[in-house]
Amino acid sequence: MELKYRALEGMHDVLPEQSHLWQYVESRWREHCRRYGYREIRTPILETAELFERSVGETSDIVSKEMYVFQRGEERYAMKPEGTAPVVRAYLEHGLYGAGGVHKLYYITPFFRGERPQRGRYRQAHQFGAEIIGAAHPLADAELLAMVMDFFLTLGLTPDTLELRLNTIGCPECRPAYREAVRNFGRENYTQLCKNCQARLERNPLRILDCKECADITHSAPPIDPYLCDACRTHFENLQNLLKTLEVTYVRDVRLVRGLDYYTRTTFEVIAEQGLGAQNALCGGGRYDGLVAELGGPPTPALGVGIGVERTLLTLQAMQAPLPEPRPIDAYVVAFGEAARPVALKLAQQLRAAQLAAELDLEARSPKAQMRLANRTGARYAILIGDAELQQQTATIKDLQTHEQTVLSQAELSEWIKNRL
RNA sequence: GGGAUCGUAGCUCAGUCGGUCAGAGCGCCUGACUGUGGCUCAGGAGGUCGUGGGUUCGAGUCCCAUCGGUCCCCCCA
Repeated sequence: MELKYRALEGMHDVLPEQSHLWQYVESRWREHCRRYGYREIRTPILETAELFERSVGETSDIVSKEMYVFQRGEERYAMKPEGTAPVVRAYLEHGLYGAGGVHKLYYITPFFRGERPQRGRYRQAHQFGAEIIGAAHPLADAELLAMVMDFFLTLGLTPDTLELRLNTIGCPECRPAYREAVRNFGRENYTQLCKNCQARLERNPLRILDCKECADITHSAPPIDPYLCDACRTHFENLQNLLKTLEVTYVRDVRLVRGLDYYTRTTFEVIAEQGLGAQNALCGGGRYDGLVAELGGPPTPALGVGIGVERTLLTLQAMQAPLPEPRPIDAYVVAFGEAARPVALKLAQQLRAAQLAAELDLEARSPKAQMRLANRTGARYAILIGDAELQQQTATIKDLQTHEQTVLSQAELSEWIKNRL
């Protein structure tokens, strides 16, 4: 069959055979966030393009070449390419800062980036996000990191298959000096850098640190540590001590710079050892102490994380982590003969009203075909309605595992089944 | 943006040097069992071999183009 329409490149349907797994990880994420004191926030898919240009950064790959932007009238819109900026926008728009204190917000959202798709990377992907707004202390960083690792472990991933990579990239006070140092380093080795990095040197020199192509050269680039201001150094040391206390293991990755401009101080990623192919970052995040002010709010420290839903699922499957089976229905109502069909439908409704999952044939098929369907749905019981049952207002219940049959009145059907499930 | 690779029934695939090559398994439908599933057996439906050109007496098989999938670089979730 020739397909006239198909899903766009990099966009995928989630079919029933997979959707129960999505529901599973989503519900685990919600429960996990609840335990850590987060509340859900939902923001629109579309925002003004400027929001992301201001926050993620004009020179970032995301904004400069991956964002879906379109114009309608005077306004330029963007489909959200990440989750943090909209949350901060909403935080400001609704004056949440006025309520004081720390706001912990979580979300589940699609996001859009016009990249060439590959394993674990799609044009529409989904993200579990968590943001802590209003907390400057490294306690917040430590809790966030512990929460993220805790999430992966409770899903059944093991510590030896995950790697938490941690870095600090300083703040507006100390980073400029470091940026200059990296830029100078780049200039000294200019001819050995790839074209991309030669261009980055002027716009965003830190990005040369996470270029794989230039890894051999940038390996000997100056580390940030001597450049950190006292506050940043203390913050980072404090965080590392807290992680030790919590027994959260991590590796320092001095090259972890990240591609979004709003990050300050703490940056991190969690890498999966297997299952993802080349795109092996399960999640990424960090602190963005300047973002709230950048978007027009009061100076407010904040931090957050984005976890790739597709990547999480791919990893769980690759690692053979325990995953739930789809829930079968409880009963399949089978009608023998035309006269029984309306009664079968009515009985199915009766079962559903009793919170049971019931199905019946909607094509008026033969008894044999109905039994086949009953078997295929995985129903525990088949409810058989024929002439005899019609006469006596009864139903024959067949246990499809044991083949046992029981006859009882239609009125007590639901109770009987509920008592046995 | 650059590159690799693949494209035969709903699904997974076989098709050897171009000449019954339009196939298998699974799935689906029907029947054996006219009020009873899973197992077995017997039938059946379903494909212009991604599309368009070309070479040839003849192409799923060779060549070119094109469209689509997957994966990789880049970058990121």
